[in-house]
Amino acid sequence: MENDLLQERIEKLKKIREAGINPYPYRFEVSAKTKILLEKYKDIEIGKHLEEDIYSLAGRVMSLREHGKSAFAHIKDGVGKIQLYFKADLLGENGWDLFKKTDIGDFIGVKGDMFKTRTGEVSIRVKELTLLSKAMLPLPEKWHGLSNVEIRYRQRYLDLIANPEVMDTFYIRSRIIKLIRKFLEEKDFLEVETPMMHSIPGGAAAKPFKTFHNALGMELFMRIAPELFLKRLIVGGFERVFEINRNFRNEGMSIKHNPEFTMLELYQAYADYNDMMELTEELFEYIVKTLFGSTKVIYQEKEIDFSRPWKRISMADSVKEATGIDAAGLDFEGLKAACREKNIHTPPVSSKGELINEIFEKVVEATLIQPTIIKDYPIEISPLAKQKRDDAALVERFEVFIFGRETANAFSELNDPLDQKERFLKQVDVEKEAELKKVDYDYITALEHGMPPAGGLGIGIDRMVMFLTNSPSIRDVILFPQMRPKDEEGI
RNA sequence: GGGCCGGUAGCUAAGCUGGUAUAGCACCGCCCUUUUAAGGCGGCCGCCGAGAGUUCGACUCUCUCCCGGCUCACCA
Repeated sequence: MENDLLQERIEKLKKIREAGINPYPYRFEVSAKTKILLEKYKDIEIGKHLEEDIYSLAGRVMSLREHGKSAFAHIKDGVGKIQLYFKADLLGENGWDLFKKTDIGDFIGVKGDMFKTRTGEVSIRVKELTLLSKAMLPLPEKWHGLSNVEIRYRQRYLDLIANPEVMDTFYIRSRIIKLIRKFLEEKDFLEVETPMMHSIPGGAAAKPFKTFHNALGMELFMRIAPELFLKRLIVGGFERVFEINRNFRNEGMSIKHNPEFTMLELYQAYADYNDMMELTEELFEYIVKTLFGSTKVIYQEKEIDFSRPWKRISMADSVKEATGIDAAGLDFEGLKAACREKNIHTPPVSSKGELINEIFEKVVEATLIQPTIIKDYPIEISPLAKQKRDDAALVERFEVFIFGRETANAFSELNDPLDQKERFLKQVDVEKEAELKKVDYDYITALEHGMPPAGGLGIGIDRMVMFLTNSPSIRDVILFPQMRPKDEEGI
């Protein structure tokens, strides 16, 4: 079947070449875009031809309606679609012959004037037709589009051709990232790039991907976070740095997890986590307002309001609010007993801090629909954050939850080298996979040279884009999400 | 990794309580100089995800496997 279609197209190509036409020429001078012409001529009179208003434009043929010696077609360019009108006597014999060999899916260039059809559609009356690229395979069906999710992700180009809203999502993604850069640059943050391949994977609790450097004869890890390198830059004297780049985590995939995902991390000298709260709220509000002119968006049928200030509550208080358990007055055993009493089942953990976190994740997290700052995390689960100034069991850390999902993570950065070393060693003890949890002594050495107090913040860009494009799955905001190869051809 | 659902023509789908399959779009031929899901007439296209089993006979029933979606677990 596919071969028959291909065979037909190969024949057609041959005929086109025999007529002296190159089906794959080199360039075409474009003088206008579809969407702009539609807007400009939306008020012209029906039936009137503006013979002076001649444009050249190019795009992919999306539909064809032939009428003997005339025809209508739509072409799609990077911004939209416009209707073309072809007439045998206007195109001349050669032009008409070429038109007859045109298929849906081909790229063509046209030159013609503007008019409005009887039914009121702004169209171009084509006087010159140029074939720009012959398609050998058919496009997905024209009014149901492409709905097979597997093909949509594997052959994203077909998804982009058939489903216009997909392109919109990625336009918005690009604008969001541009706005983040603009916002941070206006605040004197410097954009930097740090290594993607680490000899010791650090900066987060996650399993890394392994790779191997032949010349150095050593194992390397794809980074799980840029954190430790960015803080080395703060040691080096940069006062405000950020990086927007990929992290890689060798863990399960889901509607909100892709093995490679995009993170914003930033560090600001002389600031603490309270400053990071302000900055986070300001950043989100700025982006949402700039994009939509309002602080509210609809995500999966729920209205989410990003206007400042957001609710801020400590993890312990949020647990108390939800369960009535006041962890502050209890020791580990007491907290365990309270859980039993309230029928809250958590996986076994080895400290009170971890247990509070488990309760939080189990009971509170899913209820945090509106942007909420959960602050003051247990020290046991936060090895890179500074102790809370008035409570040694806690650290100055917060996470932002939106629609029940962790969307940002920030702390007053730990800059005491001795404390940091101890926490790393404790971490290595706790984690069984010692070979993956090597202590980054080079980072300790950096801290020993002195790092100013600093606030740090990380925001998951993919999740942010999901909220702002109403995308239910992370795969909808990543152009080429990770997939198992389908067959030997690896499509 | 567990559970649920799915994979039929290039695309979108129908069929199956067992008798090798149906439609629309696309594609090919013909008619048609303002159509837009254009229309009319005729035609082409399927290892029914892969393999094994049951059966006279399997797209349909059973098992195994592959790929995907959702979900749970791990995580961001």
